Order: sequence, then structure tokens, then C-alpha cells
Amino acid sequence: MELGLSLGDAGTGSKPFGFMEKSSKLASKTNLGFCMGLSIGPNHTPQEDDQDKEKRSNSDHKSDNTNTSAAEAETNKRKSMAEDTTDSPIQLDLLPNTPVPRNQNHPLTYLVSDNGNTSRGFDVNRFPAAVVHEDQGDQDVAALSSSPPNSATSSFQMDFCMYSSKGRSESHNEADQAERASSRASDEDENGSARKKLRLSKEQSAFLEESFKEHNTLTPKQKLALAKELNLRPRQVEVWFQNRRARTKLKQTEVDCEYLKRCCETLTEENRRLHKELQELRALKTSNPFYMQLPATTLTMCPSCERVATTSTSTAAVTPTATTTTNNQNSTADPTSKTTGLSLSSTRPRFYPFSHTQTHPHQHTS
DNA sequence: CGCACTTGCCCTGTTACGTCA
DNA sequence: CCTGACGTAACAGGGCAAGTG
Repeated sequence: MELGLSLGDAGTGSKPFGFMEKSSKLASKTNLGFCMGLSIGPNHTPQEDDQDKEKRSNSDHKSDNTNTSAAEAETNKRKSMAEDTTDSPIQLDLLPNTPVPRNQNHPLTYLVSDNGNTSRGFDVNRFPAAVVHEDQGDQDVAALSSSPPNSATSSFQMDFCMYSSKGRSESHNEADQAERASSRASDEDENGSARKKLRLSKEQSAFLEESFKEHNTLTPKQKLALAKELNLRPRQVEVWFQNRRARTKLKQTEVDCEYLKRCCETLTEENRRLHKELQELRALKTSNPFYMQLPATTLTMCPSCERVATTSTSTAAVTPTATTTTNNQNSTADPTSKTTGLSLSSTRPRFYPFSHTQTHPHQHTS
């Protein structure tokens, strides 16, 4: 596939794709190999930051698995809204707007170091005291629960805590699925049998989803706290986050593929158009000899303003890196054949094929 | 300091189960 | 009721990083 032969199309000349624009953000251990940033969604920030990992200390000790998912129907509806995050085929808005290194602004960091000063929106460690203080080992977590809750996520949490508290009244209507899952899980623990798939309740999923939005990886403390809050095994929480990350990545891959497909189509179309334009220029050359008496021209591009300055073949390029290379496809003296192919990794220039007399606004005087 | 070993987590792929049309 | 598609919980295996002796 031929790429980057651009002869000055006003419509598409201004960096239609933005290659590499976000490559630094995407440059992670799970890049696409193509290393192309996708700026489709304004909030898309794949955060697979491989910065320092939390020290792993705790093991997955089992917790009681009496599933408590008593939910009121209306709150169900409201919270399940948070779960629907993959509707758009283009934009993934599942992740936090600002990638957070694992050790920075991390709830666990708060637990270790702060005095209750650092509250971010949704924090799985900010549990209501009614739930947390039962375990004295989580006093630090309980202390955080006094942090001022934050807007929407906080209200969500508050509501959720109403029906997720262990001392809930029996008058609460438990979701059937959760109830069944709970009983199955309990049996499972008792029997110690092989895996039995149990579906998480909507509330559990929504809560996990909110936590995932906040941070897509878990520290051991967060995992334990979440498991305690949701009455799941830590292993379940861990698996859920693993699967959730996998789903996010899969979705992103689909989006990337779709985007690359569109890029390919666009470039193919542009290539076709440029070939046509080239043919027209050649026809013009034969029909208008005077036009071709102009000296051969080399197009050079200013890396800063992305404009093309024209110089004669005897003059030096503005910068070595900005010098366009010769298009091997056309070896004639046609001036247009001096335009060239820029690699995908470079910023797409705006070429002005007919600007033999055009002067550069920045006055590049080499 | 280097090395082997352990531990714990993550990623990837797969399996198995639940739900629904 | 049966069935296939789909979503997803759970698992397996390998890699990686940190801790430890």
C-alpha cells in the first residue's frame, strides 16, 4: 500500500489521522505493534502504566460467601446505568480521564500515608463505618470512610451501602439471581467442589464497575475491601478485574481495528486520487511545454509549521530531516515527481504542488 | 553483589455455565 | 422443551517483579 503521497489537498491535507499523536500514551506493554495513537474518544486514556507496583503482601484468604445483594428496584436501575459503557463502537470511555500511576493517588497510598486529606471521587476503601468497622483489621479503611464523599459516585456509594450492609433487614427484596448465586456459592464453599459459575448481581457488578473506573487494577487491600463489601471472595474480585481488563482491551482492539480500517480506506482513496492527479499533471506537461521549462524543484517541509518551501535542486534543504525524498515511482523530470512519500510515522505535510514560487512565511534562509 | 527460589499479580487464552431469543 | 449464540465467571499457563536466603 502506498502511503503519504500528498500533493496538496486542501480538504484532507491537514493531518487527517494524527498518527503518533498519542503514541506515547499508548506506548505500553500492550501496544498494537503499529504504535498508532487513537484519539477518537476525548477521554480515552489506556492506562496500563507499568510504574511501580504495589507491594504484594496479602494472599487470597477465603471469606464467607453469603451473598448479600438486596436491592431496591429503582436503585438498581440507577446503578446499572454505570455498567453500560461500551455502546459506542468508536469511543471507549471506560477508563478514568486521567491515568493514575499505581502508586500515585492510590487509595492504598492514602491508607498508608495520609491523614484523610486525599479524597478522590470514588474510593473503594471509603466504606461506611457500619460495614467496615466490624473488622478491626480495617480500621484504616474505616477511617477513610469519613472522608467527604464526592458528588455522584459518593451518592452511589451511599445508596449502595443501604442495601449492602450486612445487617440489612429481611424486608429488602433481594434479586433472584443474587440469591441463587449466593446459595450456590455457599454450597460451593461447603462442598469445596469444582468451579461453579455464579452470576454477580447487578449491584455487585455496578459497584465493581465503579471501582474499575477509578482504578483498573487492585491492590491487595482494595481487593480485600471490595470482597468484604460485596461479600465475595477476594479471588472473585480479582478475577472480575482481570476479565474486565480483558474486555476493555478487547473492545479497544476492536475500535483500533475499525479505525485502522477506515484509515486504510481513506489512504487508498487518497492514493487513487493522487494517481489521477499525477496523470493529469503529466498530461498538462505534454500539452504545455512552457510549464515544464521551470527548473526542477525540490519540496522541503518546515517541521514546525508543516508548510512546504520550494527550492531549486541546487539549494540545500531546510533541515536534513525535513528534506523530502525522491519518489522512486517517477523518474522523469516532472516536478511533481519530486514529491514524496512520507512514512506513516511522520506528520503528514501539506504539499503545494503548484507553489514553485511560493515563499516560506518563516523565511527559512539556510 | 549475584543467584536461585518463592510469592503474588497480571495477561492471555480457554473452558464452562447462565441467559436469552 | 430444545438449541445455538452470547456474555462472562472461573481457570490454566506463562511472564514479570519484588522479596528473601
